[in-house]
Amino acid sequence: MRQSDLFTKTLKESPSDEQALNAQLLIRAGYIYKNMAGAYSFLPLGLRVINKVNQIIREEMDSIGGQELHMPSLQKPDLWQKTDRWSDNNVDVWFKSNLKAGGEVGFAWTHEEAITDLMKQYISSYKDLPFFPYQIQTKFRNEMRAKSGIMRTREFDMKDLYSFCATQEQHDSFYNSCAEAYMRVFSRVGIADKTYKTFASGGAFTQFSHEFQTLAEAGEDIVYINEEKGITINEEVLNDVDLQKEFGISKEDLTKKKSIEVGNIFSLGTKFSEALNLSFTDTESSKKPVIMGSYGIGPARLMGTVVDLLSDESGIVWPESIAPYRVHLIAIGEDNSQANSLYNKLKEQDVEVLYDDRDVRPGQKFADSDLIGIPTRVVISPKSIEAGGLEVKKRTEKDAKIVTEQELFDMLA
RNA sequence: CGGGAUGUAGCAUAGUGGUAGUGUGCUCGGUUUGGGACCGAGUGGUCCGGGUUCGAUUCCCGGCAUCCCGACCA
Repeated sequence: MRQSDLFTKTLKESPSDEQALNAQLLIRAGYIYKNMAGAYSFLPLGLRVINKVNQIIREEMDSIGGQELHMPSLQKPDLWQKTDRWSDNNVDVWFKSNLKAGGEVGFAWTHEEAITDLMKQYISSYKDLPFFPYQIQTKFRNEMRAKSGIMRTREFDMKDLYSFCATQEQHDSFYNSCAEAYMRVFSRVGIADKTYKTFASGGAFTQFSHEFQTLAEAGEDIVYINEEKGITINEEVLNDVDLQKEFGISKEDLTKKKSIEVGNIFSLGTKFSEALNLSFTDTESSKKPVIMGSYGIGPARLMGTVVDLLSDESGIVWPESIAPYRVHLIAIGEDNSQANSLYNKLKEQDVEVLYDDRDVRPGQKFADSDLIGIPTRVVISPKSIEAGGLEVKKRTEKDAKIVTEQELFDMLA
């Protein structure tokens, strides 16, 4: 993509109404636009990042047997009444509206009810199990207070996977493999070293669930960590006596940290299958409720976390895996012909390249390049040509080096 | 939802009961060309509604919006 054609514009200053670092940088660099509190647009650059995050999530979900589908946002009340989650007294994040044809609808803030109801038509035997459908789909949550940039919004995409199992063993096995798949996702987007599988409240379903918490000053959650024993506990269940007893630890053994919840996995037991009457026939011809779980990741929150964690004073620093482009080619000087030719060669090699062909001063190109944060910067200028080729610099490194065109292609191979 | 603050140009900001200023951006001309250049000329603005007043961007009331703290966040 030629930068002169790219729909984006960098800003020197952050909008005064954004305090969160993730939103400041993403807005300044032209990735996102705030339409209203808690609702952001993803511009071409931002969408490329989100699509890459989604693709990583898809690959890892598929690798553990997930199958992607897509459900509607519009929800019918009777389903949610059966699980006692329709009333605003029980669930305070609903957006609701009325049908012109008569009756109420809700905008889905999660999809347990919808997927469970759907599965009734497809699950009848133990032979149909296990099944692991997932989607990447819009959630609406009427938060009292949207905040922290793209980390807590009122409308956002979520990857939600639901597990349907015949036995507890089947469920436990999937639950664990999903936890491992989640860590692979966090590893691939570059935040694994700060992300911990954390004990958290199980809500009404089980004693505990697990959250994946990424240590960050910008976090809204508080966790207690013991690195040696590999134990991380959300503050909300810290005072659970059983938990401390089980691990033989006390509060003094743990370090308090702020963190961002980047994912969660939940054992649901048979709460939903019983309420909505989703059952199967086992090998002995007896009817049993399906054992369920739900597993969520918010791609935009993940993107914001990466920005928060990896950026520096000059701007965003994307890991290769989710950068909008791999190479930022910058042409300096009057004559762009060599840069044009390199740009075409990179495209022929299917290298994702953003080519700064604009007629602006070098300083502005460098500043924009740092702000946008593409991993590899390649400068072609009279100076670089005289030095023997192209100047290559990683966004994470201070110094550039001169390489030949062939060496560049070897690097990118 | 409780508390606090703020709404002035695309963005960031100053100021005033009487013609609204600066930086940046954008347009044009010129000089420049390796870290957001310089000179000149332009462009563009007081959140909405009501009140007080000869006159309101400023004061008052109401609304809306945004941010922050708290509560909330299966």
